[in-house]
Amino acid sequence: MLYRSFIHLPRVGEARERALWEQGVLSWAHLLAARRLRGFSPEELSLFRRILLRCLDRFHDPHFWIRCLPRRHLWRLMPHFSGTTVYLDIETTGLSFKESHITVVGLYDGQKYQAFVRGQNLEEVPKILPRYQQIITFGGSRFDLPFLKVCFPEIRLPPLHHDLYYLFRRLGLRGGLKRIEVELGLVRPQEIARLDGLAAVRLWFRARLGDQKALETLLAYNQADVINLVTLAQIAWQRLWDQLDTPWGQP
DNA sequence: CATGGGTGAAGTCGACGGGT
DNA sequence: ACCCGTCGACTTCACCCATG
Repeated sequence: MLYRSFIHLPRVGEARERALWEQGVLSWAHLLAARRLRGFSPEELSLFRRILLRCLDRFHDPHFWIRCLPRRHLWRLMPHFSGTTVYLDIETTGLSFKESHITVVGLYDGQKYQAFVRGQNLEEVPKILPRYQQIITFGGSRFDLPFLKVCFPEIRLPPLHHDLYYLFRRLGLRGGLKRIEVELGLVRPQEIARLDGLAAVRLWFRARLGDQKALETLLAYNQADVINLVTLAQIAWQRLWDQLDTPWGQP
């Protein structure tokens, strides 16, 4: 996908990127080889070539792409950094950054789910997160990530963040995580299907009183939230891709 | 319940390609 | 060498709403 993108070139937006695609320039290689193109002066093309060579140099540098790509198109990077992605969802004792605190941080790297629990291993989170280049959340830009920064002021987060909440909103799917899951036909294990965030708060307090089963349920709930993010991210990416309506169809 | 980032529309500006 | 139209970038602003 990335090597088919031209939106990061200067004075190229959606319209001119499409103009390139429509005259058969479907990848950087095509552009690098092109002599003349309608709507682009030779001077502009040679500028583009210089930039694309630099893009090849920095191909795996997320900071570079975050600077180059317009915010609105950062989603294109998702599969590009899939090998170094972490999915994240937290549980807290409430909504207020001041009054509440984190109880569980759930991470999934595509292979393994890990829970970090307050009073056990929560302080490991700042050591783990910087290992990844890309982080995917649902509503994380307003909730999970600010909360983490309050809890761990020094924390270094992965440079690239995709908030599925906003991506789905753009796709016309409004509503919370659970609602969107239902809409897309994703299922949860029976025993946690009816839980929500408030239930998670109650489970935490029961766990603190020594109810071991409550902690297990809380972690199962968090795990379902986190792992569903993988499917949701794939769907969001696919739909955003479809929306581009490229001349050649599938990625 | 507290919280605050993202969206999208509208408007403006200015760069640039291309036709004359 | 010039002008025009197109298009991208940027700013402003009201509005929205899911998170535990």
